[in-house]
Amino acid sequence: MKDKIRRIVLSAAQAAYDQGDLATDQFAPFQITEPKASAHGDLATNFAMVSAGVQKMAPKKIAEAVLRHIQDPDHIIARSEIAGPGFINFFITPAAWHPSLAEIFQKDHHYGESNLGGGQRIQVEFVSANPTGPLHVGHGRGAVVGDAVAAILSFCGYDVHREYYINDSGRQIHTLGRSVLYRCMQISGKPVDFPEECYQGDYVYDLAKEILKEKGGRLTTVAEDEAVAYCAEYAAGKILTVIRQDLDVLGISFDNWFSEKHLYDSGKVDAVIQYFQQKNLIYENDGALWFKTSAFGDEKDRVVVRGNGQTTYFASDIAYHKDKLDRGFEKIIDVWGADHHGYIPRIRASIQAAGKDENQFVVILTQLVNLLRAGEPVAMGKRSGQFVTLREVIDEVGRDAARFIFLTRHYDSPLDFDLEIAKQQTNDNPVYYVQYVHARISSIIKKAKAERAIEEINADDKSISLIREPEEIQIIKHLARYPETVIMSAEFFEPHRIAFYLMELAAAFHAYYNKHRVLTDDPALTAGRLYLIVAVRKVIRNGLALLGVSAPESM
RNA sequence: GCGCCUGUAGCUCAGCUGGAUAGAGCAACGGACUUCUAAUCCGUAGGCCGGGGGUUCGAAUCCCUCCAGGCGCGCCA
Repeated sequence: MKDKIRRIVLSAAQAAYDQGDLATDQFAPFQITEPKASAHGDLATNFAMVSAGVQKMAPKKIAEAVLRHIQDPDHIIARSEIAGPGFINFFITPAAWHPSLAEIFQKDHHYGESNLGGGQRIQVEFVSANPTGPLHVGHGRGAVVGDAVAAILSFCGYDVHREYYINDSGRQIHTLGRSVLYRCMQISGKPVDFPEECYQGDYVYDLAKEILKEKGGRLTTVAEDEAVAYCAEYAAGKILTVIRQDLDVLGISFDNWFSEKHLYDSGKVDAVIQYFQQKNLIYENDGALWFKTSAFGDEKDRVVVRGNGQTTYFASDIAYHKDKLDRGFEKIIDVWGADHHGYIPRIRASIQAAGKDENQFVVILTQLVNLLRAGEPVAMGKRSGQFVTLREVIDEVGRDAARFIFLTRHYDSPLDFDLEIAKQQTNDNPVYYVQYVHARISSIIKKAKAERAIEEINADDKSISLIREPEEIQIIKHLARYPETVIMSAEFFEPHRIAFYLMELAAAFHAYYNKHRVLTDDPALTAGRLYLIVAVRKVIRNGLALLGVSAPESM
């Protein structure tokens, strides 16, 4: 509808120019918007105001000139007016909205799809938690946001790949190995101090017990280095399995699990260091190798190989991101926790240093999650022994509620996740509010089938013409807005737009439901209304699918 | 000290990338179930959009500057 109005305005402006009512046909970019107040019409344009400069005319004069030349052969405009500082307001005839319903039926699961991406290959890397402990709610937010962004981009015509980067190399894994080994020793009755930097969580005990059971005492007879390495590999493997299970419970799967260790084993890290040494972007100082990230906007240079010969995490990350781009992705998106923000400039620098376009690299920073129970903070943090894992949260509140809560906030704002609220089945917890629409409509359909033998939901022109209550038109207007909502959501990587869209659509439906009956004594009217609510159900289902939330038939 | 993010109703959050009288939900108060699911709806009340400057026809939105909170500033990851 916005497009139709835009075309009408443009051709009116052109006609106005052709007949000398406007000074130029170089029209400034203008918007078609939905006024907040219904008194201002269904759609409005700021054309006259933004054109004041180029036309060198008063906005109201421009608006008058445009309105004089409006051509509306399909009679979609009931009336138009000039208002405020120069808005042109359009009041759309109710019948003009009806074709949107047919479009929803025709496109069905594909309603809202677009070719925004044009098949562009895009990679979304998310979660990527180190396999040194269970996932916590913070990871959950990144997981759900990344998954939803991937789904939305895919729906918008991108060729999307989901990837998890496994940090299965380096010091943290070594620390994990030590943690498990020391616990093994303690369980076997050997008095050892448990270092502070080791992982304190109970899961380390469990892993130690498992290892002892499988390997018996042999572990303590070999050299410590060997034992640590064994424990590290064993524990990381087990933890990764649990992480996969947790993500599976959330409904998340990846196209690829990329191993950091593999990056080293295949020589890619060394190769990248050599590559940048040849380009004079890596130099030696104080026995360490430094990358000239400061030449690309970072505040200082960064170490890639330490004085003791060990590579840093940054070294493998340079290799990893270069590898991603070398694999042919036109855009790579990293979903990180906000505590990693300081890391962005150096990765971006490495990408520019490799001669790539920095705009190919996008970071979505999800802000922190505060876990609460009835308003009281719940302890989190891997190193403190006690913490609530993501799995525990999902088991307690359910996958749908968990996902929806993560997605009803802009990723840029901190999130209070209250376990008690997440469990409530009230409007405080809107996932049920949205799902309830789907269940209610499903229920009406069932009843229509059972009591009226209505097998197929369809409507002829007469039935559709009976859809004209203000609440009904309101709903169709909202349905018509779905495709642009999805596109905006994709362009800005903002899944929350869809969540809020669905809540608004749900509100419009619930209000309608309470005011009007769908199953009436008039068969034609009933057919029209069934047609309308089935369209609502399709859009609710499509939207929830993008968010990874189920659409129940009954509740 | 420097950098990133945030500051909107008592609480949790939106605000269509600069538009008209700033919106939802919860909490409060008053109503609506003999009818398609009350996990719902209708109404009332609630605001210096953190403060102050600027940019222009027009600012919650853009710029500057303070204030407050969160998170970062290692040859850690």
